[in-house]
Formats: sequence, structure tokens, C-alpha cells
Amino acid sequence: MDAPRWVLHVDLDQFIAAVEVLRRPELKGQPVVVGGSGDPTQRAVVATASYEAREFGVHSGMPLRTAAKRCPDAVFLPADGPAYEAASAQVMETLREFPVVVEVMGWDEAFVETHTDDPESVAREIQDAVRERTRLACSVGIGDNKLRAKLATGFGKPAGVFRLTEDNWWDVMGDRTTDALWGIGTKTARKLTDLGIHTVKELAAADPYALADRLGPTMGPWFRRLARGADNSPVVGTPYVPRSRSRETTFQQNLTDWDVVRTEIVGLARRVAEDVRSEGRPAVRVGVKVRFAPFRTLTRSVGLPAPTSDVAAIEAGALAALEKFESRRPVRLLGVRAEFETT
DNA sequence: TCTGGGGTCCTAGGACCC
DNA sequence: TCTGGGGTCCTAGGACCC
Repeated sequence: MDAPRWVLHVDLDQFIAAVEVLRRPELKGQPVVVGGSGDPTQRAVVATASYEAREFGVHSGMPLRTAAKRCPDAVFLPADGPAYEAASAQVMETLREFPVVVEVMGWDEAFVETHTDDPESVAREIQDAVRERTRLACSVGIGDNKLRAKLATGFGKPAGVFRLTEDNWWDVMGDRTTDALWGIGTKTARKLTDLGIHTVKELAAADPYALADRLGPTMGPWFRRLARGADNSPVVGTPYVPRSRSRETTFQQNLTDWDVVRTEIVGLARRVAEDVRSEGRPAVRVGVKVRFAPFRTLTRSVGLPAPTSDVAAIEAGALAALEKFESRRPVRLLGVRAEFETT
């Protein structure tokens, strides 16, 4: 009677590039690179590259300058946040029309929990609905939990469906390197290699005490559970409650005048204060981030005397945090962050 | 590879208190 | 005052993700 629980992970294909191609059909089939202000000589990185651009080795996170070297004929476009937000909202609205729980994970992805005997059919229906409503293609991962659904999506791209469960976990994942797991990056993978652990299978069988010793009491055992595909976290449909709000800027030319640094911090603090006000909850702590040239990043923060959404108080907090820095070396980036109370 | 912007969570050291 | 042990809070940094 009760149909089994399935988690679907819905992920738009080359989302940002796809939105751009929709409003400029002449770009279809061309290498498109979106990021920064669209000027590849600026300090900025690739937000999304179309599949055609990826053929040239261009990928997200890569400096635009590098992308331009690898693919000089690519069309470079500025990132247009509001346009992507609008497209994303349409997609999420479409998902919510199904009798499912939707957890939004970002502009271009969401988890969907459903109870059905035929998850592939639900996945296809979702793909059709999204394509019909937004003209965007998505891939869907099907899993018996969120972790497996998320990893499954990668095997379904582009525009496909893939199911990853306890049954095929070892066949699909066992021999892959540990960084194939969601939550293991290059740093952790390297530490694991030092322990003689290279593959998912090896991590799953590793000594939990050795892992805890090297990677921490929480993270060590958690990585081992990841390698087994274990995850009992729920799909959460309730609105997301942010823990912090922040603003930061990388300057095209490093700042050398500390008066200018102070002015910029005040500007960022005002923007953050606006975000705090619109959040409707007071901030309890304010932090400042400084990236000195060439690339050393330091942070300092202060607790506020009392929880507040007041612009002047947040400004004063940011300036107090800034005063904690001793170095006056050239500055590449400045950021201001406000933290809300944790409940 | 001359390395964005917006987030989350964990860890570790020192301060402080009993 | 040659000095233990445990708990908690604050702060900075690191890793990861989209």
C-alpha cells in the first residue's frame, strides 16, 4: 500500500549558459562563457561554460583570463544574477506543482522527496514539465537517500536519468577515487592518500580510529559513512533560515591607501546592514575579511554589544574588526559579514 | 590556474572559571 | 605560589559546496 520513499536530485544542465542561449538563440552551439562583467581581461572567474566551451578545457571557477587563452573564440558574457534568479524561481515553482517535498539547494538544483513505485517515471515527468515551462533541460538523479541521488545526477548528464542505490553502489562507486564523493575535495583526498586510502571501497573499509585521528572526531567517521553511501538526512521543505549574510569585492587594482580601505569597508557594511534588515532578525557579530596581495586571506570579528539591525552599529562593528588588522600591505579583496543568533 | 561571491560546518587554541 | 583537571566561550582558520 505504502509506496517506497525516493529522493530525486534535479539539476539543470549548464544552467547559466542555457539561460543566456535562450535569450540569444544565435549563440546555440557556440562556446559560451559567463562570468564577471564579461571582460576576460578582468579579475573574475567563470560562472558557467557551455558544453561547447568545456570541450576546450574551460570550466567553472577558472579565471576568465585562462578561459580566454584556452578558447579565444568563446563568447564572453557578464553574469546577470536577476535573470538566473527568475529562471530558477520558475523551475522551483514547477517542481512544487508535483505532490512532493522540495528542498532548494541553489539556483540550479533541488532535492525532491516522493513516494512511488516508479521513480523513473516521476523523473521523466519532472524533466518534461521543466522543459515545457522553462525550455531548460535538466538531469535527474534517483537515490534511496540524498547522497546517492546527488551523486547519481552526474551519471545522468546531460538531460538523462540515473538511479543509484544500495544495490549498485559498489559497482558504480567502489573503484572511484575518494574525491568523487560529495564532501571530499582535493585536500581531504590528499590526506586520505597519505593514509593509503585511494578509492571509495578502501575508505569504506578504513579503520575509523585512524580516520578520526587524522581528520577529526566528527569528520573522520563521517567520511567513512559517505564511502558507504549512508545518509539518513531528511529532505527539508521548510524555508531556509540563513546563519549569516555577507558582501565582498575583489578590486581590479589593489588598494594601498588605508583610508580607501576604511571607506570601502563602510560601504560593504551598509550593504550588509540592508541585508540584515530585510532578513528581519538582528545581527550578533560582525566580521571583516581582508585578502592581502598576492593572496593571503585573514579574518577578524567582533561581537556586537547587543543584537541589532542598526546600520550605524553594524558599520561601527565592521570598523572595529578592521582595526584588529596590523598589516597595511596592499589589499586585493575586502568583505563584511554579519552573523545571526544561532538558536 | 595569478585564482569571484555567497554560504555552511568543523577544528583547535586560548581565556576564563570553578 | 613551579602550579591539576574539566567545562565552556570566543576567535580564527580551513575545507567544502554552488
